[in-house]
Amino acid sequence: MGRAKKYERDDIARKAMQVFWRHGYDGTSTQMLLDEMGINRFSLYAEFGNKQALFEAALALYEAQVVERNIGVLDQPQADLDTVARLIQGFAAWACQPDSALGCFICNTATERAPCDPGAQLFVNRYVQRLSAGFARCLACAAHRGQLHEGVDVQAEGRLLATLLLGFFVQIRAQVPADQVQAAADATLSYLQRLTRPGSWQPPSGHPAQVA
Amino acid sequence: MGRAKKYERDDIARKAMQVFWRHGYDGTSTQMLLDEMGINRFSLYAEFGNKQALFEAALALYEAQVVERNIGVLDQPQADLDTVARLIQGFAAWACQPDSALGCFICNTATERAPCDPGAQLFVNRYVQRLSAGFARCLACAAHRGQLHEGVDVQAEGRLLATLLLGFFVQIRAQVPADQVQAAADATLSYLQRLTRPGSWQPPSGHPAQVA
DNA sequence: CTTTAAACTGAATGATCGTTCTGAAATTAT
DNA sequence: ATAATTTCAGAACGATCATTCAGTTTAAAG
Repeated sequence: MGRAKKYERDDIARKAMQVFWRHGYDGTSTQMLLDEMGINRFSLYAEFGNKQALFEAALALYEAQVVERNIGVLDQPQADLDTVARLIQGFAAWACQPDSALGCFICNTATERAPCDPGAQLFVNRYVQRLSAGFARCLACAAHRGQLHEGVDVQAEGRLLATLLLGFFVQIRAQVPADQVQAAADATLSYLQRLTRPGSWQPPSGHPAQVA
Repeated sequence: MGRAKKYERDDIARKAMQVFWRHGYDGTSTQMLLDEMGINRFSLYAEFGNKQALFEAALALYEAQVVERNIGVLDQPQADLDTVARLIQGFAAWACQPDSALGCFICNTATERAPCDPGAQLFVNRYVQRLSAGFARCLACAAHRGQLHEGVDVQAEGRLLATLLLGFFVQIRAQVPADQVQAAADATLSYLQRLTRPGSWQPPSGHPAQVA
């Protein structure tokens, strides 16, 4: 029945994801991939076909694992304003971590590949959609509890929060100083509070909450 | 004193900027640059030194001309909340234009080059700083007129608006459907209005202003 | 004009790009 | 054991990468 593989597909796909994530599509050569994945050229092409297909596999893995791990919390039934606030605070806190220059793989792909790669564009659209819907669901939960002011369009505010998150990702990737990112995050929590009725919600601890 | 040049530096630098803007650094070959700039290899290297230096010249030109044209309005003394609102609306409206897949050159550079190119990082930091300061100045103007609620941190809100704008640029570059971008822009205007005292400011015409 | 210094032309550099292929090694079924 | 089948290792493919250079053309200075 032939020789057994020395690798596992998921394992080398994860390695490939990390290289593409760090260096982008054009910035990653097949040689870099081979070095990091620990396989040879034949195996790479036998397993994935070509560079572009491997890139899509890496995106799919990122979507299924990293995105799920980082923003999957938005889809849980008990997700609410606190969930959103903690998420934003968490990403802002990431800005001073050493691995923050990775940023978000799909956000990086949005600016590098989406204009010329329809396949990549699909991932980006799905991602923005998921972010927007997740935030909107949290806001809808808050609205259902009577925490939000009248007339708040939770769908549109979800889009705004998704837009904000992409902006955070850009700054984190570009290594904008962490205190500047933190200021934007603080303002985001203030924004959330201004969506709510007085006294019905407070940002989680750790936030100065409009010091003035 | 020798032969005269057949080109003008600013002219070919502008052409180079357009190519880098569209295809990124790694996605742009010297051949593409030569074709678009209409000069030969020798002239390119004699004038700019190498690809990286040409890229920086392109960034500098973008900063001095395109950024100035598009967000310079934030620095004018009479800039206020209307200025911010119109700016956001203008960028959102851009999403359905045919050339919107260009996005913002510096934002694109932030995700592609900033992690590995300190020179590019400087441009990004300066840009984010300029955006934040410009927005903050507009908000400070509104505060001075008594339009803002007490306790609004105009610096932090400026950072938030800059973050938002970067998020818009990502979506515009990735060709996210224009109506979704527009929804985020509508929410941004609502956000601006929630910063203000009741009755002291209205978004410019064309905005539904919280339909509900 | 002649001289001279600069820019132009286009070929050539070695390196690396993504991809393919050949032959050896390894594993299972017969 | 042997045959069949698959992976592995690495050379090799043409193309393109960024960069350099020798030879020609051009135009201003003397």
